[in-house]
Amino acid sequence: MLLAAELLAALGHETRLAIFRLLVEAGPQGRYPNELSEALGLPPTTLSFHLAHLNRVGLIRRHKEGRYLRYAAAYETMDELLAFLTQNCCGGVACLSGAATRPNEELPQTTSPAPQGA
Amino acid sequence: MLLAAELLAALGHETRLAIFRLLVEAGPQGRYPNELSEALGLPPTTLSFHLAHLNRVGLIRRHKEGRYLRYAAAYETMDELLAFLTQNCCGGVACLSGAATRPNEELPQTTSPAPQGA
DNA sequence: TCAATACTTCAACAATAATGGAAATATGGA
DNA sequence: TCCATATTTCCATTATTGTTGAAGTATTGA
Repeated sequence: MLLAAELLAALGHETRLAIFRLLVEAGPQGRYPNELSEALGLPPTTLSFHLAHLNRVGLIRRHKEGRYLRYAAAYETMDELLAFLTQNCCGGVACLSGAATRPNEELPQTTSPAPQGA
Repeated sequence: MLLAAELLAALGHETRLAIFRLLVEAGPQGRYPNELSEALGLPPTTLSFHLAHLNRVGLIRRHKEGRYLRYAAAYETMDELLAFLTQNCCGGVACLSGAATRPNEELPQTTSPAPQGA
């Protein structure tokens, strides 16, 4: 099951977002932790913590390769997240490009005058 | 300036995501806090805290309307976020629908053998 | 002007997440 | 087998977030 908030929270951290982007750019073969560690100037423990987090929620995957490890982006998960954001969050209201200029055509336009006391 | 991680973090919370979705569904005219409070079963202080957060990062907007307030989704911000996620995160690697079935055609395929010591 | 309402800000506390050093684990080469 | 290397897990500490009652602010209607 996809827990959107969990994925969003995982990406909602400067460092993890940077890690994820590096992995996405790296393609399906991914990258080695020491490369990431160097690229981002992070101590290995901190990096490991964030890699574990991204891995746990399914945004990246870990491959053991003899003595080394490799992490790669899990594109399908990102797909699902984007699909969720467009369909469940914006579907029916179109917050995709153009939404701002094409305001609610199919909306009820309830124009309710005021709240009715809780 | 768009701080993607900030927006993602804002949406990366069950309650805030729920609030945001309600506002997106509500259309440009938005909703009154008491409606949201009731719909989500949240005490007004908690709701207010999360509304303030979403408002601060620019995902929703607040309109004062005489005695009442109204919050509405800021579609353009969501647009920008989705654009960022597709372009800067997945652009060039296509993690949009179909990515999983259409693996890296244009990728370097470096197949580097191992990391060179940090 | 006073009271009621709608909501916020304040403040205190609880819970959760992030950081990074030290120790543990695993692998491969000498 | 022993050592070096890569990376993790453990653990303590710090920092950040979330929750909610109480008090404050603004607006309208009586």
